[in-house]
Amino acid sequence: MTKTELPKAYEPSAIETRWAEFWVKEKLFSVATPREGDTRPVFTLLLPPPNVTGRLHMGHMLNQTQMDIIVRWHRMRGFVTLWLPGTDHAGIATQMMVERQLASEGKKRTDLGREKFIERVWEWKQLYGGAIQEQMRRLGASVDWDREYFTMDENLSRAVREVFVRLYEQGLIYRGKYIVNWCPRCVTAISDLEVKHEDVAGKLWEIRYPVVGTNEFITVATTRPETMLGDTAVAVNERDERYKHLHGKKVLLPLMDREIPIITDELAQPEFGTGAVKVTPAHDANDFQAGLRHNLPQIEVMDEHARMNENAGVYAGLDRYEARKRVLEDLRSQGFLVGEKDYTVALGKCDRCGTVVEPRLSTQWFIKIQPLAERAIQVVEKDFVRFTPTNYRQIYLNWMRNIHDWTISRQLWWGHRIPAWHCSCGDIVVARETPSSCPKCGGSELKQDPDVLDTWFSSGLLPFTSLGWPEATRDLEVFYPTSLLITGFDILFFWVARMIMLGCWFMAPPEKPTGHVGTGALARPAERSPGENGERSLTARMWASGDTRASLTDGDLRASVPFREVYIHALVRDAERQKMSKTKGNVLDPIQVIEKYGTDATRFTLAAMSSPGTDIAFNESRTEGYRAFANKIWNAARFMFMNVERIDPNLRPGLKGEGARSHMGIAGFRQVTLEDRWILSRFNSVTKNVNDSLAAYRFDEAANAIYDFFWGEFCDWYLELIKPRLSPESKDARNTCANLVALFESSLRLLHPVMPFITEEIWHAIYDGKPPLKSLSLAAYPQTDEEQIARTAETEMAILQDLIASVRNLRAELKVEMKQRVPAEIFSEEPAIRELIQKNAGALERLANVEQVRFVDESLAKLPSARHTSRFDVRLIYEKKVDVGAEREKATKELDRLEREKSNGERQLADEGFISKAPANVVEQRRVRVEELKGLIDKLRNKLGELDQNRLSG
RNA sequence: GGGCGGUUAGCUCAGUUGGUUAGAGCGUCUCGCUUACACCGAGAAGGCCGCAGGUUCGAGUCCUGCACUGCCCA
Repeated sequence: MTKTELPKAYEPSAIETRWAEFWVKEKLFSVATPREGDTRPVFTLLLPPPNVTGRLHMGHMLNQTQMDIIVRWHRMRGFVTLWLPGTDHAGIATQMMVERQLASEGKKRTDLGREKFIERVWEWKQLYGGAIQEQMRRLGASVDWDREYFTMDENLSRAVREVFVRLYEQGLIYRGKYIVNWCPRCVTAISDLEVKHEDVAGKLWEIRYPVVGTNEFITVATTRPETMLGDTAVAVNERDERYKHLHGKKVLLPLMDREIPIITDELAQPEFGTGAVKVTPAHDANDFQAGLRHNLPQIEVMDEHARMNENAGVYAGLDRYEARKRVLEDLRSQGFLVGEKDYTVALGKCDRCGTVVEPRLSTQWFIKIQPLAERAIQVVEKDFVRFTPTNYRQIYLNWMRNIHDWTISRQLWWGHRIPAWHCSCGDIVVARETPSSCPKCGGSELKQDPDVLDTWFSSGLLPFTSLGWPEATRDLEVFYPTSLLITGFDILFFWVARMIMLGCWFMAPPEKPTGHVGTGALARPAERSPGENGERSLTARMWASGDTRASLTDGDLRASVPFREVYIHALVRDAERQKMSKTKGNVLDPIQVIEKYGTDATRFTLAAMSSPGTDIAFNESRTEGYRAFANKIWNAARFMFMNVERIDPNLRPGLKGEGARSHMGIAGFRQVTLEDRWILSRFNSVTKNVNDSLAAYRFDEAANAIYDFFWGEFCDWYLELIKPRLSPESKDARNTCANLVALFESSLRLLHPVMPFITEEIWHAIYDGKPPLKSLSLAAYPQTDEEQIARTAETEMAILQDLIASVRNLRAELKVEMKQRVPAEIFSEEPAIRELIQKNAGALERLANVEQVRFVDESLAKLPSARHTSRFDVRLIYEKKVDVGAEREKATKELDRLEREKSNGERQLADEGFISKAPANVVEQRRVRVEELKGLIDKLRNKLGELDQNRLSG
């Protein structure tokens, strides 16, 4: 678009899609692997891979806005900047999606069979899996689309197998029958993290079990009476005097008529309830452990759908809740139920579907997590991975120190299938490639394990697998460790923690791929013989021998981390601070917000509200405000272009020599007047501020700094002040216009990471469609030139602004008509101030609409139609009567405030402690302020006296 | 039960290592179409910084307790 075509109001939709497409089409953000010898700094960021079933939500948008700001900022500062995108195959979610689709055709996945079902999932992915990527383009996310991955891609799947096999060889993956969290609806095991606890009102029932061979009963309390059908013991505490005489006896399990032992175990706490507890090893994690301690049988009374099974006697076939009802009825009618109390139960629910999780005994694959966790603790303790905000460091460490083994198998079809084969002889072969025969018995009847791996297992590997691991690629060499991770706290444990554990394991010796690129120092998985897995690696032997801490150097550890920094962002809530959820119906669709206000305004809103540690209450009125900001920029640009057209249509930003890439301050900016020196100084200060803020992930500060500068200083003051110099009569018009263009161009660069679209559009227009670079996103980010910071100019300008504001205030108080120009008188004791005002009298006249500025020799402060500061007094010559009462009230209030401040200050200055302990500059500051206050108070007293006289005489 | 945060203007939030005069946006009120912009301009009002103690020459900021509120873990 050329400058003449700019519409009067900014229309984001007209330009945003165009630039979004342009950026992708031109491959502006695709990064070639830097060659050996390339010395440019590198910045790498892994995009938290969105779920393939996902649609963009506000959380994504916040996350991606922050990442894009940081990424564009680095790119503009000359880093080799790789932002790596990809998608997660999301086992359960995707499988559910396709099952739902099948259900609408009246089919189940078992009707299709595993192979056909997986084909179906791939078809589904082809059709619907790209939604979120399309939406990302709309946000302007400057990722390298050429490197996009999908976690089920062949190369990533191969890496997953490699990791599994290595961990298995090292003895860190085991298979066994344990109690796991089981979702009866998803029909799979899930990890601890996938269970969400919720306090609900429940009951505590007391059941008495008759003690065999006595008339006694022992009473146990439970929240889950249906599990009693699987009880294999009753536990009491050894110390508990009440039950001492029952040690070694048995009870007769009601309803089942099964004799079970009374055992002594720490599981029973005397203080809790009756002090006796039922033990159901197959249906409770604690009971399971107790069962192991006492060699108790494990009787499963439910099936995979949480229906009672054949071991549940007459209750077989009932759903667990129906069974509970029936069990309670029967216990009651047979006199075994002796109590029922209200009780708060912490129910575990499946994170994915909300079904109450059932602790279930089943055979699963696990990772022995301790060795990995130890390294993951070390790297954070040593600050090789740093968290922002810092409090997440402790949260992470606490979790990591109390970690449990990780259930990694899932009874699903969609995902990375576990590379283990079961032989009819009972042996299990874990191998990188499908083995043809059993190494133990030589048989060829091998069946692959039906389970797939937890999706987080593969996403935990992404920082290195997405860069080519296990091969020793140049990409790994250059881009690993990645520089930063930006993500939400909700996946701190799910993902961040696991990436650290797995990264520090596989990117540290001896697992780390070594050797020069392309030399193939590490054998490709395919080149290894499947039989090798019988051999245990050095590390495995180390663990086996009880050495739980491999001695890695700090250098090794430092180089192994998946990212050097983690920035954790907040949650986006709705305007009422409610969590957005589909069920509440308060979910904001970012695309709709974008369509209403523009991507730039939406991005700006999220950035401006991203203050650390605080959730974002997303309020559309803010976005509306930032759309106004975009409009302001747009119109300032129109103003600039109007002048360029008129003054010199060939005017371009004053960049010399190095083209667009070198920027300290503003190149070619001519400082002629006060406002020039001032705005240049301000630009450099703001630039410093913005760079510092971005370095500290203070997106809010960066955004606000630019906003205040562009609107409050550049538009409100600078543009207004230079208008006369741009007029046709001005001899200085060309230079002034050149300044304007240079300043504007620099400001666009400053703003671009936050508002990439409007800045790109105007930037191209500045060059009339023939820019020196393909895109503003490739131009250099502004850097502060300390030489261009001018404190004096800033102080002088502040006085001028103060003067203009005083007069405007007076005009409003005196109710002077807008159009009417009024003569003004000014008094100042300081010659420098008089000179300053004299020089800028034109500005005063125009911006405050006064005429005939006259200097007088006597203070004006006491006059009713006057305003004063410590530097000057100003009054308007205007007939209209002043509201003496109001004026008096105002002055009295002000006087009161000043006197309080003065006496405070004087008290401090008289205080020995203050003088001796406070820093000298603070004392000096206070002294100056008190002097200033004295002057102001004198002026006010005079004024009040005068007002009183007026009132008396009037 | 354990841990971590929050409480500042009507609303949403800033407030650096303690420095005395606590800021912004939105909203409210008054005035204005001055040829960049009414998605605008000018002006104004509005605050026992949750409560109570303590440390300090000095506390919105540090410490302790309390109240309310949110989150994570068990």
